[in-house]
This record gives sequence, C-alpha cells and structure tokens, in this order.
Amino acid sequence: MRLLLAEDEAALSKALKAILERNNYSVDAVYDGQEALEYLKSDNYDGVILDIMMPKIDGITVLRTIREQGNLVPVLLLTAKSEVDDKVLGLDAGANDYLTKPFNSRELLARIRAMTRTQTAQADSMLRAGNVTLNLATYELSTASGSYRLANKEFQMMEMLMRNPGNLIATERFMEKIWGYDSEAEINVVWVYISYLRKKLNALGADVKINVKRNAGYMLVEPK
Amino acid sequence: MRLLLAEDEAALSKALKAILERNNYSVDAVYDGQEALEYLKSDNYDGVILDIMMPKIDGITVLRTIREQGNLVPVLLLTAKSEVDDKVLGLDAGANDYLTKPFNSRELLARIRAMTRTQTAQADSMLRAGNVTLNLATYELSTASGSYRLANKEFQMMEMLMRNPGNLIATERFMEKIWGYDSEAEINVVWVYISYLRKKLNALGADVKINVKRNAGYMLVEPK
DNA sequence: TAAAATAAAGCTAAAAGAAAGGTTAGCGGA
DNA sequence: TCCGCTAACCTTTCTTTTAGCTTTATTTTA
Repeated sequence: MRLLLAEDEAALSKALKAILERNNYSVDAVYDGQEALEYLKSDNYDGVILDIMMPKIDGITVLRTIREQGNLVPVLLLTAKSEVDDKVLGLDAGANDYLTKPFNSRELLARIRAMTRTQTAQADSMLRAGNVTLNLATYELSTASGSYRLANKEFQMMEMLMRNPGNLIATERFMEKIWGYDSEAEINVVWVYISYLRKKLNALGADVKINVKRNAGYMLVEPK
Repeated sequence: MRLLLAEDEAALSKALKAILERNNYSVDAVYDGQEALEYLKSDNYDGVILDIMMPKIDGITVLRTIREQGNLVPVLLLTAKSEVDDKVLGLDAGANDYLTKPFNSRELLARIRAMTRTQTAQADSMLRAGNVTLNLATYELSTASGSYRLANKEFQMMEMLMRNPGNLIATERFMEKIWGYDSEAEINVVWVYISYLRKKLNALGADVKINVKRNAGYMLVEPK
C-alpha cells in the first residue's frame, strides 16, 4: 500500500514515516504543497496524508486541485487544534477524513485503514447513530424533528462520541483530544458540555443516550 | 500495573516516580542502561519508560537488546528536545511511543495508558464462574437472567473472588489489596461488601456461592 | 458430658458521610 | 452576540459506619 505524506514539520514527518513503514506502508514524504501536487500528478497512491498548513501551497488548495483533476485518491487531512474552520473547508473540498493534532499512532493507522478500505472514497461527511445525524461540515446535529448548529467544543465532543458508539471514552481522553495536553481547563468543562449535548439530544427527541460510567468516562448508547 | 523507569537524572526520576505512583502504578526506578537491562531480565513489567541518554548503556541499545531477546514489553522513550533522529531510531528499534522533554504529566500518563492498553485490552475482558460472568470493562455482573453494574469496591472484591475460585482469600488480603495498607477503614467493610455481593448473586439466580471460613476469609465455590 | 450460658465472629439494613457528576448563571473575550 | 469557561450549588451514587441481629464456637455448670 503506497501513501504520500505531505507534512512540512521535519520531526513529525520523520516520525510518521517511521510509524507507517513499520506498518507495511510504502511512504513518500514531501515537505510542501507544491511537491505534493507534483508527486500526485506523476504517481498512483492508495492514500494521502495532507497537512493543511504547508509552505508554498496549502493543503486545502492541493486537495481542491487534485479533486478538480478528477483524482479520487483518499485524503486524510491533518489540522492543528485551532484550525477548526479548516476542517469544514477540507471536507467541502473533498477530504475523506481528518485528524486533529496531536494524535496518536494507533488512531492515525485506524483512520488510514478505514479510509483506504473502501476505495469508493468520496467524503462521508455525516455521522449517524440511532435517529441522529451529525453533519461534519456544518456542525449540525439533527433528527427528523429539527437540528442545532453545535458550537465548536460541543461538536468535537459529539464527534468523538459518535465515532465510537458503544465504546467508553475516558474523560481524560476528551481533555487530551479537545483541550490538549497543556490546557489549564478544569475537568468539569467536560461535564458541562456533556450536559449541553444531553439537553440538545433530549430536545431533538433523540433515541441515543450519553451514559456515564463513574470514575471512567462516557459512552454513546444506541437503542436496540 | 508495574512499570520500570530508567532515567539517570535523579530529580526527574523522583518526580516521575511520584506522579506515576499517585496514579496507581508500581514503579521500579533504575538509573542507567545496565541496571535497566538487569531488571528487565529478571522481572515482568507492564511497561518501560526509557530515557535515551543514559550512562553505561544508552536507551536505544537497551531497547534493541530486549527486542532481540524477544521481549515485547511496551516501551516509551524519553528524548531530549533536539534528538530528533533518535526518535526515528527509537521507533525503528521497536519503541511503542516516544515523548520529548520537557513534557507534562497528563501527556505522560496518556501515553502510558495508550501504550499498555494495546497489550492488555481485549486479552480477556470477562471472568466466568458457574453461570456468572463479570465484565471487566463495564463492571457488569451477569447471568442469563439479568445483570448489575457493580460499584468500584464491589467490583474489586468480586474480581478477586472470581480470579481465585475455590481458593480461600483472607479477609486481611481484601483489605490490603482493595483498601491499602494505610486505610483507616474498619474490617467490617469487607463483611458489608460480601453481603452486597451475595444479595446480588442471589437475585441473579447465580449458582456460585461465597462461603465464609471463620477466622480466615472467603471463598467462591462453584457448583459441582 | 450434655445442656446452658457466654463470647466471638459474621451479617445486614439503614443512616451518615464523601465523592462524582450535573446544571445553571454569569463573566470575559472574539 | 456567541462561545468557552468557571464557580457555585444541586443531585445522584458510592462508601463507610453504626447498631442490632444471627450463627458458630467456647466455656461453664449441673
């Protein structure tokens, strides 16, 4: 399986390449958007890992360009924590998935596997659980009876829950993924947002629930 | 969960050990690569935190050596800021993850959790005795006729019993393992929790029983 | 030595206490 | 104005203690 890795930060690029190669991918690393476009023109890849912030040509433009050329190669976008709107842009531009830095290798590998599995590609920009959908581009949480546009943090929490239905997500995990390792925020922001989400799910007549497991975390449970 | 910490800088080592122990890891600290190798030979650890720059034998060599010996214990490498290439080397040598100094405790703990999860994760997430199962992930105690989600202490007691069916567990042993040596709790909390568990086992129609042996302890007995 | 008395050990419901989690108002910054 | 966050207060759940009761073991007494 051949992957193109476009990431300008040398240390991260090297590390990623090593991880990917240990997992039996052949990886070409490039360090700016222009190089990425050249490589994508000349070669056939099974997947692309594309940082958004890159010198010369940014990731979104690279993505848009290759899609215009009819290239349907699956693309995983890497975004820094704060570049939230970039995600939306990226999905609109035809990305298959995105990953927020910092991330761990297991997650990266899982996403790549998921992405390359169904070569069918084209952005699945909706998450679904029970009678609820979450639009990854517009941040809309909907059921038949209505919808809310979620704020950023709400969205990220809901996304994590919906990507792992039936699995427990540790409270610390929310903190790490959404607030970052160096955040000073109190642990109870998580409770606060869980509360917001439950309220909205309830108002929408959702048939999914967010369950708590004491001393552990939260889980999205779908109806049977 | 037992960890080996190999870090030559005394102050950092002490601090890390304290943090880890506060998070319920048992930590052995060693101060050079040679010691690390000795400890890794003689003992079983659930994870290793390995500084790269160490006296006598460096971390990468330690890592490479134990991997050659077929030891698959998860290893988290600690690298100083600039040693970028070391990361790559380290991952190639078979490290599971790495962390750049300086780092904060939340990140360290997250990495350790992630690293050790793989190994143990779905190994065996269920304990079984008679017609009863205990789900180690959800804390659910079940039979065909239903289930209870156990609270923390209840769960720990039940786990100890189910890991030693037919063996006597001293009341004092419960105290040591679950409440800790420095607990102020009275001995009769054990009786109280035994009582809770019996009630639930009974309500579930379990065919196992918790027997008492006077002046000794308790034993889970399975039907013949 | 059998029966009665006493002591020790263990059992359990309920109350008290502690901790975790939930909710809301409000403040400050884009 | 919307968003993110904190802080205060509320609710629920878990843990421990209390106290009275039952069972089992030991000692005493006839």
